Amino acid sequence: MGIVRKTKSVKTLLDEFERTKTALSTLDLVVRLQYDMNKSTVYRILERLEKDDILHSFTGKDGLTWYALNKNDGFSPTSLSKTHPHFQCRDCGKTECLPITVPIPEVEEHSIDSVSLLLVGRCSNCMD
Amino acid sequence: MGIVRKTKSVKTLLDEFERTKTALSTLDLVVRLQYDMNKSTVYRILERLEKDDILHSFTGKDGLTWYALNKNDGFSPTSLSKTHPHFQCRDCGKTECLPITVPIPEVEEHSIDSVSLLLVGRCSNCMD
DNA sequence: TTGTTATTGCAACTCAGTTGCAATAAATTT
DNA sequence: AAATTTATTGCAACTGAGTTGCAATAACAA
Repeated sequence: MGIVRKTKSVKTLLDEFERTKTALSTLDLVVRLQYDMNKSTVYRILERLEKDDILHSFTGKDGLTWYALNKNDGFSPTSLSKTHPHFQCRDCGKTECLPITVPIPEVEEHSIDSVSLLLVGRCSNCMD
Repeated sequence: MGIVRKTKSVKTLLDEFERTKTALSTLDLVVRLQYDMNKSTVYRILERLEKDDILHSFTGKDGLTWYALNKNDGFSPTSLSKTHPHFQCRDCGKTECLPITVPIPEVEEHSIDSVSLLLVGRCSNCMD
């Protein structure tokens, strides 16, 4: 198990996800929570929350790590569809989990464990 | 255009791709070519070769950047199927371009420019 | 061969993420 | 409720991929 103690910092960080209801980059969280906790604490809590399947992480278009809450909607990483795609807007940089399933074909001579799929484009906000 | 002059370094680097016939990580190239050219030169040549559509790049499972030669087989980034998937072995770390097409569904209220799709698993070599 | 300028080497830098360790604070035991 | 245990945190220093400014070099054109 990742999270053993419900510390103030853990609660603060989870609150941030519940308030914003979006995916957040690690970097963003470090800045948002800079007066509440240390940078390393942010990284370490995220790590533990992911191990506990409360959050999942993915890599955005610029190589930054993003985290989002797992939902019990069949798209959490623990469910069968381990790998929902993520979207990132090329203009505003926002990312989101896409509640869709993309069927991945079998590949000969390869066993596939996991899939990461990032769609980059424009969100409705940035499309005029 | 990215490459203007066919320097010794450019040839050396392209040779490396033609000899190995695989995708290579930037880091790997920097080490392989450490006695031939400077680290920054490797990065800058890769950048130019990508701009010229001679190479394409993608991000591996550990966040490192990988490059591979474009082929005229309908799977180069300049072709319509801009986005073939890549495979990386979780055990040996090798990556390869997969010559398959994965249809990406439309996403409401989003315009999609590009797709990056990384499959992680075991290559035939590492499957026993 | 000379002149122009793209390319390179170098060293210093950036910046996301990590680490070791002592101090602190949850949670458990007495 | 106080003492004990140990997970968690803060801090400061570090790591490592990738970048940058600038002077020196080498393609290539004239």
